[in-house]
Amino acid sequence: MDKTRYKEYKSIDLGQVGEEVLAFWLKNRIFERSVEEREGAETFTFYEGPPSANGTPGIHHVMARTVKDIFCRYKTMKGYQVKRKGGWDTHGLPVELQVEKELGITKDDIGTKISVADYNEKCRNAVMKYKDDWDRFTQEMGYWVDLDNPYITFERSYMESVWYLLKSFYQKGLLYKGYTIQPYSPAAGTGLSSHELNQPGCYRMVKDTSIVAQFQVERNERSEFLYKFDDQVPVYILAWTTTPWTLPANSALAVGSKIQYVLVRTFNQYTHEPVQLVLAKDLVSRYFTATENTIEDYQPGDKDIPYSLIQEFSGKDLIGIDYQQLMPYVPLDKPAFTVVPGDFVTTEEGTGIVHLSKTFGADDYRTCEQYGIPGVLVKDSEGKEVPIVDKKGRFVDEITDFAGMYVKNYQDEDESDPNYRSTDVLISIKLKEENKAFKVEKYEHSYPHCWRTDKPVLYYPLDSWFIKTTAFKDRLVELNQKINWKPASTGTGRFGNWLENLVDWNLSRSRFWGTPLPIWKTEDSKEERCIGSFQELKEAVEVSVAKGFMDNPLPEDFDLHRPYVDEVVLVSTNGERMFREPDLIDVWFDSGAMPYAQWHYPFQNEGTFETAFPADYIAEGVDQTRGWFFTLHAIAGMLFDSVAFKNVIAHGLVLDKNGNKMSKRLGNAVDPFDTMNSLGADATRWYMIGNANPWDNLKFDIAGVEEVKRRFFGTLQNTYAFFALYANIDGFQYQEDEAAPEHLKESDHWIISRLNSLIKDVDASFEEYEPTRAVRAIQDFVIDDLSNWYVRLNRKRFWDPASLETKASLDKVAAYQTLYKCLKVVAKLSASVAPFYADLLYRDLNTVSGRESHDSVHLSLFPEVEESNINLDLEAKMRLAQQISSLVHSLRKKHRIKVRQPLTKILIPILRESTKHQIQAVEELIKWEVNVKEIEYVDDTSGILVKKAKPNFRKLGQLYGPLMKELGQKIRNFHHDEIQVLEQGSQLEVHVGDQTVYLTEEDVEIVSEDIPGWSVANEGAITVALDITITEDLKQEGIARDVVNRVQNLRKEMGLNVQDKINIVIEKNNNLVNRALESNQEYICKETQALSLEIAEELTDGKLLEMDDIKLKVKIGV
RNA sequence: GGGCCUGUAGCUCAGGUGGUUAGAGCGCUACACUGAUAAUGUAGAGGUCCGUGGUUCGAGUCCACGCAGGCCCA
Repeated sequence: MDKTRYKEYKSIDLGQVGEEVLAFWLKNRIFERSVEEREGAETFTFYEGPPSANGTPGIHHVMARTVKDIFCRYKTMKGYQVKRKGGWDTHGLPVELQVEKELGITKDDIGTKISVADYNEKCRNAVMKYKDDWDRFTQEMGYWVDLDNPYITFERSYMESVWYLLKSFYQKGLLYKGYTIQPYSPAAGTGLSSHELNQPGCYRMVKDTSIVAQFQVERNERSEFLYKFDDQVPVYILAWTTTPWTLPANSALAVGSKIQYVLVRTFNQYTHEPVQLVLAKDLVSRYFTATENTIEDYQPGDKDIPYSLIQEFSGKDLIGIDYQQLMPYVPLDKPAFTVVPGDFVTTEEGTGIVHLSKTFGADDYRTCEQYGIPGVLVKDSEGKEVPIVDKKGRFVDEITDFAGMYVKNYQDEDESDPNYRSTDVLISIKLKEENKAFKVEKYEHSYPHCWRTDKPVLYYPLDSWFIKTTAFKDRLVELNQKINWKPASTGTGRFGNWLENLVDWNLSRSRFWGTPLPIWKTEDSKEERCIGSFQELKEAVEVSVAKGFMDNPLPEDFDLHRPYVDEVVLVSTNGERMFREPDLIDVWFDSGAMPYAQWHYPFQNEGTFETAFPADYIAEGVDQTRGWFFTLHAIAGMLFDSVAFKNVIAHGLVLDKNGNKMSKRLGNAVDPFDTMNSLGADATRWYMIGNANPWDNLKFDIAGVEEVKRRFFGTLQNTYAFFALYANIDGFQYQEDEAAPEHLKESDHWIISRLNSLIKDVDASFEEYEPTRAVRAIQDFVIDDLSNWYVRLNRKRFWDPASLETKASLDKVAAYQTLYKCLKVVAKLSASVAPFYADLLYRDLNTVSGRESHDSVHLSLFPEVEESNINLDLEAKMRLAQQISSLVHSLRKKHRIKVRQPLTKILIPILRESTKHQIQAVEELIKWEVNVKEIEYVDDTSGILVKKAKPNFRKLGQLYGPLMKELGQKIRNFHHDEIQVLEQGSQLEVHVGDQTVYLTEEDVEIVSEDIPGWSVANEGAITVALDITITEDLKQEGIARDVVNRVQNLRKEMGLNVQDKINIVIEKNNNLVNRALESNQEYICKETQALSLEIAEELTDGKLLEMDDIKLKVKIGV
């Protein structure tokens, strides 16, 4: 490789660049070195949220991992040591279902058709099925993470740490056995998963007895308002249910806080007693019909029952009201029998008030838990608390009137028998008699049935282990406030609200492939033991072996999974057998345990763990809010009283270009490998970050990636190619001294200033976890400032024939150095987002100059801002130059005068001397850019300036609010004299309405938008006029420029080199053209590298060139 | 049903603290430029700033209620 020449490319294929740079990284261990070389530096800790390798990577993973990668790379360049351990999430239901599908079995077959051991072995293999794809994906997309030493959640060391954590919870009394409400089939005696419940045919239309029950309100301060109009008639709250058998288990009523309710005075249709009833306003018409009959006239037995609305109130007013227990078989402590809010309450059905039985409904349970309301439970023969319906579906003895009766027809009784009475009906009859039923009727609805027995399913409390997160709710909320969430709303809203409404974490899963719950119990449940390490288990087993409960001690390679762990029987303190609780734990506990378990803490690497906790940064999809984000937070907060992460980006989804969810089934999923191969990982990454903020959903459009590739990478590469072409010709290697500031042109100072502003901006954006802002800033700089302005304006300096050794070349050196610096800095700033191309660019530059000793941009340091180089005044000047040029271009356009045609002058009205100085500083640039010979400044003394005043709304509005409309109009109408008063610094008195207002110069903006008789254009405060007269001389010059242009084209056609010399012969033409050629001979020769320009009488073998209406015969000799 | 996010040009997106001509890129149309050339520039057309109310002298921006889409939870 030639280290003295900048590498030149014919064209650049970003996909190929990726491959080559990746090979370079691997060969030179760049990733490893980027960590090793920072040994001893301050650490920046990143936690990898483990993916599951049982599916192939999708394009959304590019998004997720780019967001992670950017900040790790950025922090490395800022000098931190950033270790990042990879990881794999391996346990859980998706793997199990996948295996079951592959084997064509169901959960019931496990343990019969296939042994648990074999089944788990299948899962272990299935979960790493696509590991190779993932590893390849990780490399190709340029995601740097340690793939050689990943943590794997099914490994024993990992599981051992998980057990340690579980035991810590247990010891603090935070791990307890309770119950959750799950679908349960009494006929089959087993719980059903939601998966099983979704089998076709499970939900079936059935006719059940439904009842609207009357719950009598306790009269007290809270409920007094209900008795305001009639304190003689008792008030009842109406609640509807399709499962009357749950009424003895009622412990609360739920209302919608925002729903409107009414109090109705009427009579009970069964007992004819006067009642006052509470129900949702919208549902009154469902239960009452208008009648002639009045409350006063009503006689018991009347068919038409009168009613009248007494008052209206919102659900909020009902909250906290107490009522009498409807069926008082089992007494309960307060706050039972209270009205609570429920977000599931609607006015679609029933009464707008929902009866809650904590033991027989999931919503019910959740809501009661939230408000600390107990469930209706009784003690069984062993003193254990059980619900009032046993596992066979029968009422327990405590429900005296119905003891032993099945709540549903589980005995195949003949329902068509006229004497058949279901339990629901019997309950209804009893309530009618007691004036507790407002309405009883048959109701047809869809109800789930057991797919094995065809019998109705009950929602029933089943044993479950919980972590008592509610005990730490306040602390978790508090800790959350220390976390920097991007976007903030996810932290305060989605996550914060969820913490506020926290319920205990249900840990139990009744599956096979997962971390087993390390709790052993005696058969009578009197004693239990939680195991926290392999060693502890091993020692316990030794006792067991001694006792004769087990045959052999545990082998050193003992697998903690089922079924092996289930075979372990321990010994209780009084010598009884202890068996493991059969549950597995929630896989989310696995992943939430990764800060500790990835290091096998506390059994190993204690020091490593301590320096790497908590994480400085994590990033995952917003769908992880209640998943990983929560489990990390809960474990860290409850066991370590710390946050688990300090900064977090919760990014959005990647949708297809039409905003639909991508799915392999619908065929709109984008293959990440295809995209990266054809357009490059860099362009893909850049597009994903630049197009929208990561936390907004991304509508992925491949056309967008193409645009990024062409516009950003194409432009950047072009700029480099331009640099390399001329630097090689001149032998520029950046070995000479730094050009002295006085040898830098204004535009050099400008681009260096812009460059430093950019560094500052990009650094701050990354620091604040705003990658999109950083990417857009870099992009704008490269395209607008560097390529379209700096390079375009300075091209001439690079092809100046002066050689670098001469004194005349100082300007050229300045230009090369400036452009080099810009490219190098851009490479560094872009490196975290476009790691491949940026590294190539950096090395292409640095290999020749050798100015930095790093082998890769990723080993180098982030550029430092040099504040002294930022010259905001200069940046403002250049903006003026750009603005003025753009205005002149548009004027030329309007008059159809092309830029090649020189013009005499432009006029710029000047209201302030300072503006004039600013423009003068960039005058040369403007003249060059728009091809005019002179800029004339027009000020007051010229007498042709027309000034206008515009109100400064921001300032005046605050002072004269209501007068603004009129005042604004007056200011706009100011004449020259009035403006002059202001300009001289005097106050101007203005009468608005009946008020007098005193204005000063600062209250208005004075502009000049017009010069009478000239063609003008304006933008903001800048106005430009163009002199469009084309003199004979100008015309000739224009022709000369045209000729140069055509000759250059010919040179190119002939394949001549930039330095090749030529001789030009042109056939005699009309007088104008001849004179143009004669008087501009020198200019034409210089521009075209011509040694001579001859005008011949006749040219037989020349080429015919057309320039507008001129036809020219030209011959070029070499 | 609840929480959160999003809604600005045909498309993708910018638009601190309210301030009077609402911007960029792509696409489209036209023109120009052409030792960076499979590049580039300029101009033009294109807007009910999702809707309705409100606050205000003034609302894309603030408030309320809706509508549509998305995510999570029920």
